Amino acid sequence: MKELPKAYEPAQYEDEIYKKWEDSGFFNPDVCVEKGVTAPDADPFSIVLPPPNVTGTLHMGHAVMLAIEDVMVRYNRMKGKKTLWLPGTDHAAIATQEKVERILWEKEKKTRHDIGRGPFLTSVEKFAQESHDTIVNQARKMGASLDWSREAYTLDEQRNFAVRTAFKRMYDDGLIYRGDRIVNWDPKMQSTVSNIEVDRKEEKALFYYFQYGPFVIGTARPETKFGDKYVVMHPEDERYAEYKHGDTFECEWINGQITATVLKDAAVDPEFGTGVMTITPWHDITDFEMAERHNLDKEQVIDFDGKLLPIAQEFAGMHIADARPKIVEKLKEKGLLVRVDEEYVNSLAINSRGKGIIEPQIMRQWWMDVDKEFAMQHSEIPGIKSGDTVTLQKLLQHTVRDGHIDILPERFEKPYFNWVDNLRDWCLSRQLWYGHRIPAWYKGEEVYVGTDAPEGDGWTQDPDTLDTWFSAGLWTFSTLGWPDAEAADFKGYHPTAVLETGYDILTFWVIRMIMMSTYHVGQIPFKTVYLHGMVRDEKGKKMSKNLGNIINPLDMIEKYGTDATRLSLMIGSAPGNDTKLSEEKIAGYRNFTNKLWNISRFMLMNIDAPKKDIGLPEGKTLADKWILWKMEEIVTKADNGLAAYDFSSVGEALRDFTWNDLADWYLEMAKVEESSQDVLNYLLNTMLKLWHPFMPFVTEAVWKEVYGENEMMMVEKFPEAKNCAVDTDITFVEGSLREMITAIRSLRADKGIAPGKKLSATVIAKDQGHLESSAAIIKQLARLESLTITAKAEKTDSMASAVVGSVEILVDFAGAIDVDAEKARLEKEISNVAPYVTAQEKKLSGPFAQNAPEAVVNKEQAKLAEAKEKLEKLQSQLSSL
RNA sequence: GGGUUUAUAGCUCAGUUGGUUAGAGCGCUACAUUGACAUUGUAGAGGUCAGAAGUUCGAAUCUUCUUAGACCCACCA
Repeated sequence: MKELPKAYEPAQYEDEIYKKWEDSGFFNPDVCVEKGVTAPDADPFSIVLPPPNVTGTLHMGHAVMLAIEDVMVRYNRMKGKKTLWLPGTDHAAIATQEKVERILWEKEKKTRHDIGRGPFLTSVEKFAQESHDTIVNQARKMGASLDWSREAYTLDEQRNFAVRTAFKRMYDDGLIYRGDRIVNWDPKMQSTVSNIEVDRKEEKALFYYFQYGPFVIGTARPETKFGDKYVVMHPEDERYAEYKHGDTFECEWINGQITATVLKDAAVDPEFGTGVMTITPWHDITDFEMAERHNLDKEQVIDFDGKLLPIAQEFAGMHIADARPKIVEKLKEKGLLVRVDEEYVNSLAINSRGKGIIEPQIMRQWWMDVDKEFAMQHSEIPGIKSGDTVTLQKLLQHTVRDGHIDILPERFEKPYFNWVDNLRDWCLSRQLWYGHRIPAWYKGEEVYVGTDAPEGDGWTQDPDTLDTWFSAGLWTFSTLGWPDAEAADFKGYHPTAVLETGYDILTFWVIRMIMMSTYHVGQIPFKTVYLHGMVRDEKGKKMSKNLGNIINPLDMIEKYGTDATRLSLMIGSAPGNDTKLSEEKIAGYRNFTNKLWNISRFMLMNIDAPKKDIGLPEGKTLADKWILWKMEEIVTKADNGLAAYDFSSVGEALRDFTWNDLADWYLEMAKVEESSQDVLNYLLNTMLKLWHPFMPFVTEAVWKEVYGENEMMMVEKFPEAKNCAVDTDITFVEGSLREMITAIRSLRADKGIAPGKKLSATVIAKDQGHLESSAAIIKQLARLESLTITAKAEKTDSMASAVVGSVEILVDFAGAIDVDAEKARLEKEISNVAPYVTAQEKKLSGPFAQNAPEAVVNKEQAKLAEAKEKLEKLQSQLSSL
């Protein structure tokens, strides 16, 4: 007999247990095969960890991700699959560099240019390393069963080789090109950013109307207008029918007379402003595209620091923010300002990192072409053969549209297609220092792209780096040995089973992985995409430093334990939906963790020699038969639910089973019936195994306490449901027995009788067999001194009564009953049942009986019969008073 | 401007293809307590399922509209 400590103290077990797991090597599937816990020919189950950025510390978003993925992984490992969960971190080029630049400025008032590329990179790397160490250890605190022997970094040497290889291949296929196009330029960070990294902020702005020759044009940005010499309107706009495409006119503008040309283009919205606009191709995306169509001159007006160029003449060198009012003033003096709209709402483009205001510029950058046709070198994608001509966009559309990837929840297919169907070329190059250097070299006009520097003198490498999502896009296979397509890991674990991540990075990352994987390795990188929601505070607000409402997962782990923290993030949240988290919720699951511990503790006090491998025993007593059936039911539910990624409802069902059925009912009954030790032993083992994926620490702690320090719950087999037929014994416990006990307890509470006081009761029933065999249980749980089971009995004045199903219960409260109170209680009960009986009779005599399916009608009929019987009994009890 | 999503007990959420007298946890009320557990047990109160109309024998569930919130996408100068 083994006795556990009275309360579970997570802090005393967790770190030690994690170390034991890690030392065992079982996080590594190869070791599992080697040591015989996994069959060599078992199916693989692999997941890559969405690599956390090396910019900070673990937050609740990471915690949710780690909790959910660890459940998937532990479940599949216990199911005997060759399970790999591959860890790594992301260099997050722009985010990391921005953070270090900010620290540098705050501490030393220096910019990266002040200290130079080399020393700056050294300090970024130092920061990244420290941040990496922190976050990786925090992942361990979460209990994540990651195979650390395979840990990768998006910017390490192996990944860099994968990036260079991928870049060159796509360049050779014409999918990566260098071109002068309009980009989002952040003058603050001095880099381009992709469309997806631009946030929009609504802002009230002044909207000016200026006289431009015979037209009135509207603009919110007069400072861009210096070079404008084209005026454009919709071809079908009647108001301007007299002006023909190609007409020219002289007009007075900011810095004197200019010659302007009339253009007609359908991109102009006649409803907006005056329906006439001038074109500024260098600083506006719409204008740029129009200029391309009409082959117009393009001229830069604003430099890369946001200052006006010499074309602005007297305003040259001024920052645009300062110049704007002065330009308006000048136009006003010239009499060209027609009016100002002060209610205009402008959507300001802002860099999501660093918050610089985006200034469109035309620059020579590296791009990925999503419309370019190419021949698939190698394809294992259903519906696409090697050699087929496709585009990157088509690959993205095909994989999801033809059902080769399931997105959970399904509704996220809409934003997926919304993004994919409107895909634009992807600007790959960044003027950042931290990141993968673009593998391109220049000599004069010559360009060389390769995995390594070209032979010969005079070549200089492109100073720019790649968008961080380029290397992230290769993640599912660059972590498995690619570009070596023969690598054992790649062959054994790609494609992965499921990609679990937050819905907020569906477009950033998931799409890029599908694109890169289908192109480079001809495989769909995962079968399922599971998207979790954001964790918000208890009021539904985003957690942020400014609001001071951050719940730090590590604080919660320290206070309530990892298992409780994990449960609070998984139960009560649906995939794709945001969840509200409060400390009380976590505390609630801490209580449950302790409950589980104490259930184990109690069971162990009643098992002489616990057996680790114990099969399904035969239940002899009523309670045993019932709980074994109940247990098989929950095993089935858990197994199916986990396979279907239904973590919340599995967790909830397990908790209800454990706390209500097992602890509150079964164990109380077992105290009376003295259940067999084998049954207790089986229940204990099975309960721990079912909970292990959710609560790895407490289950492992109990397991080791019981079976020895060298035993590993983690690699035990997940329970498999046996068929357990229902018989009348089981239905009796499930229904009547528990209801009767509750009814007696309820009567007692209602009468204000102390729970300790023993009473006598009489039960009137037709079928007395089950009652006889459970008399001891009823007496103990309902605290009765004597129980009479009979077919007929008379009610006396000292008795209160209740009806459960077809059973009548009379409880003798010795001493006289307050007849009025008893009447009131019975009347209340009758007023509950009577209207139901009436409604039910009406329903069954109406069209319902003709139209509803027979099974449904029968069911309703049975319910009516039961209610009627109950009503009659209640009425006779009432009249006997 | 398009699209998604949420609305069920004071709070957080379940509620499978329409068929229960609508559930759970927390909180609340009353009572209990040296026998696994106060990080506990027992009993209870609490809901016109946001509103309106419709489909149906039958609607929390399906349809339409309305209201309120959250989010995503979009080049309107």
